[in-house]
Amino acid sequence: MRAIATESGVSLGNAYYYFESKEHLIQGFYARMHEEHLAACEPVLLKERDLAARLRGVLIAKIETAEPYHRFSGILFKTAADPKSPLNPFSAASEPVRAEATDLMRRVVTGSKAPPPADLAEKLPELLWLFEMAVILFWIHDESKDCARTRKLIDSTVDILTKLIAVGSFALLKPLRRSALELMDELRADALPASASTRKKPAKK
Amino acid sequence: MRAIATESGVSLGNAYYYFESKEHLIQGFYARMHEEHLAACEPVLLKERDLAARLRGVLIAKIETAEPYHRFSGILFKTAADPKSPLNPFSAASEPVRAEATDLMRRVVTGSKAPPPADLAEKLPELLWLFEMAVILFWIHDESKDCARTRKLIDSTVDILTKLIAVGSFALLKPLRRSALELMDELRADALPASASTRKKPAKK
DNA sequence: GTCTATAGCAAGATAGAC
DNA sequence: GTCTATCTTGCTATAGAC
Repeated sequence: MRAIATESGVSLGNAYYYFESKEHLIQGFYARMHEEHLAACEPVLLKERDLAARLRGVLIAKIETAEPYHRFSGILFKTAADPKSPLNPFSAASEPVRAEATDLMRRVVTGSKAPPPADLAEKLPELLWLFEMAVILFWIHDESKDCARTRKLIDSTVDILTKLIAVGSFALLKPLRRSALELMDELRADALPASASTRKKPAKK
Repeated sequence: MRAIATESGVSLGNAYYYFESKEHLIQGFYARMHEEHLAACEPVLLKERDLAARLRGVLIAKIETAEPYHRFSGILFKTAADPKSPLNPFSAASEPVRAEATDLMRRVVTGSKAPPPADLAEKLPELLWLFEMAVILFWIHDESKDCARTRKLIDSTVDILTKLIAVGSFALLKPLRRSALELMDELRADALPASASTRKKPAKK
């Protein structure tokens, strides 16, 4: 909070005038980041029709809009990684942000020419969101100049991933594809079982 | 430290008699966990010759030996997730543990009947270690009874993974396989560039 | 070797003046 | 609305008695 307040040019006390708690502030940060990301994606999504190009554009836009907060993200990650924290991207409290980010990936898929078979297309947005999380995890650890390593990662994995999707769409591999998609359903079914992450704070004392 | 000391039945002060710092204690914890894991894997590695069975056995052994520390792992994760922490599994300080865990995966691969093509077999241990990290990440968040969800995840993903390896070994897919393997080399080449993680502690003040 | 007590610090949050 | 000063808590680490 101290760091954020200073960076914003206000005092610590003042930050608490605008935000009820650290968690509220950071959820606000997530929301704003997503808005900026959306705006940055718009041109790409309107122009590109190729799945790989769309996905690559969205991911590059992500790390570029997040760039000013790169160092901050490292610090934030310490608390967001805590399974019990509502700031955890998998938590119930983060559901709205997660849903919006998944929707963006849905646009990536549905707007592409030659979309994959229906069963895959339906689950793909969630998988791509997961992929996005992995890229961000890598990015957080990336100290290379201009995040060259993350860019390399995005370039290559998008390439591999879209080829995999193409191969996976092949009828011959339907059993393999189906077991992967079924797994997703089963794991999601009983996900977030009475997690503490809905509460804002633990009851004191 | 308080939690660990209490759990071990010693006082906080006494814990510092045996361990120089929190980091030292936890690296010791890692080492001991790995030893226990190795011991638990031995029967499986001696008995099974099928890659899927070997991998599954090793992963199940992992979560079973780690089970007593499940809750503790959630707390530990908060500091281990910090990119700057030497406790981070990707840090330079964790290199020895990482190397040993990768060696175990190498045994999983080389001891299996019908091992994959050489180029893939060489990189596979590292990939499987990464996979193990992902499973542990999932396990940390898993609150289901007897970690049923993690067991389900292991069962299904091992199945999918070995099928993917089989498919990927197919000559037709060599270009795809090669771009994936090359990516690993490129990203590893300039990994850990002058990271702060070699230092035990940040210089105070 | 083991303990209790406490120093030292960082961070979330609040009080109250202006 | 904005500030400074402070409270409270949690945690790493040390001091010093026994």
